[in-house]
Amino acid sequence: MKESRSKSERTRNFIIEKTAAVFNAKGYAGTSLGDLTTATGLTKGSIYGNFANKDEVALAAFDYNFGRVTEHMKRRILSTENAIERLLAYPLVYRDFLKIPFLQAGCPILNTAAEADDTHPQLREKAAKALAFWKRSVENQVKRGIERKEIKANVNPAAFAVILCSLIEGAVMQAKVSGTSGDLRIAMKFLEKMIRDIER
Amino acid sequence: MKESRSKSERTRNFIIEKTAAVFNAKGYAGTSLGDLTTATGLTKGSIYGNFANKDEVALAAFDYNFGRVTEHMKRRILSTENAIERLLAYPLVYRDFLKIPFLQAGCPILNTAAEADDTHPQLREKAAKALAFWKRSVENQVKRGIERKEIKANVNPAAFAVILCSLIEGAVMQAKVSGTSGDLRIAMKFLEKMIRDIER
DNA sequence: CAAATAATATACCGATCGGTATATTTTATA
DNA sequence: TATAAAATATACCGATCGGTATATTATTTG
Repeated sequence: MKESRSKSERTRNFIIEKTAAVFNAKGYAGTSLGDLTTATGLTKGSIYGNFANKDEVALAAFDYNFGRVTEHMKRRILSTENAIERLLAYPLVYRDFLKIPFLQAGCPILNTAAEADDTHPQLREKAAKALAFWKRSVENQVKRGIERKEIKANVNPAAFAVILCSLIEGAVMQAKVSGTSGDLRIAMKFLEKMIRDIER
Repeated sequence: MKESRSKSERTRNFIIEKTAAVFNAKGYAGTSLGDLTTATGLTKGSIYGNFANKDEVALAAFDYNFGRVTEHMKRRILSTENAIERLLAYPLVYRDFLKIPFLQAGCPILNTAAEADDTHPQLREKAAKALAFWKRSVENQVKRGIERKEIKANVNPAAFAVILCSLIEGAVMQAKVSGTSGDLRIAMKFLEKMIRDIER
């Protein structure tokens, strides 16, 4: 019986899984190869047998981190029934952001964007695309809500998505830097009200 | 006639002024002593004659960067006549954020918070205090507006400050990572409307 | 202007950086 | 199970890291 995947593919994933949290917490420049070996228990040789360089690990780690957030949101969204409830999943999830274990170091988009925008074009690009994907996703949810007559027709889907993302990212940053979630709750409560206000 | 200040004090300020932008762009971990010597044209010996270590330069650079933003905002705010106009200064300033030369690398609070929250307690603390100062300042402006009957009495000043800061920081991040200011404009237009809506 | 002092530059430190060539071990295959 | 191949570990590379002792230069002061 064939192994689920090749050995190298398994260790490759193992490395990504073990180092993704480190990159999210310490950033690209702040994460050394030593951090990667201690996080994985592997040696440099092993890591460089599966990745060309540190960049490649960091890029894969970002995809992994963003994938986990996306997956988490998708699961929450799919268990809803209409557009309003679907949008409400965002404030509900991010209200308890600091409690979600794999995201205690903060939103990977925010962290990566803040570090890489002036220093690392490839990472910046990945963060930008992730953000664009997220916004488009929200935008589409609003559009469908309008089509299904669940959301007021005069709502601007793209603008609404920008506001939603701005509020969340800005509030998450504040929660992370202060170490408290009081203000995050306030911002998410406001977002919740904003969403309920566009219900038709 | 006495010199405006001692030589060392002048070079100290010179170093801060020249390196502040580098720290804001590259972050603490991403900025090396080599970056500091090239930015100033001085040598390590000169820098370490005025600062104990890299941390001390970084902390001073943050204060400098935050001071410049604060000063810039204060000037804009003082030229206004009432609470609403005063609050409107925020979206008006941040709408053109990317064009303000000393802030092209982004908001120092955001950049520092995102990097330092899990890595550098001293910098994290500075970013947290700066953010708290900003929020309190907005909160007080709302309070005074209510007292002067310029703002509706049912507005929650603290909550309003949190929303305003979240929107700005989140939108600035998006502008930085995308390299465009379209979405920043959208968010600031929304904030502008929010402010006008609390006028009494 | 000379001497004392303060400020800056030079030259160097050990440690760690990212990365690699090669030896060793593990895995897959015949 | 023996052997080929793949994956991992070891040992090392030059460069750069943050930092410092000391020499040199510039500034202040008597």
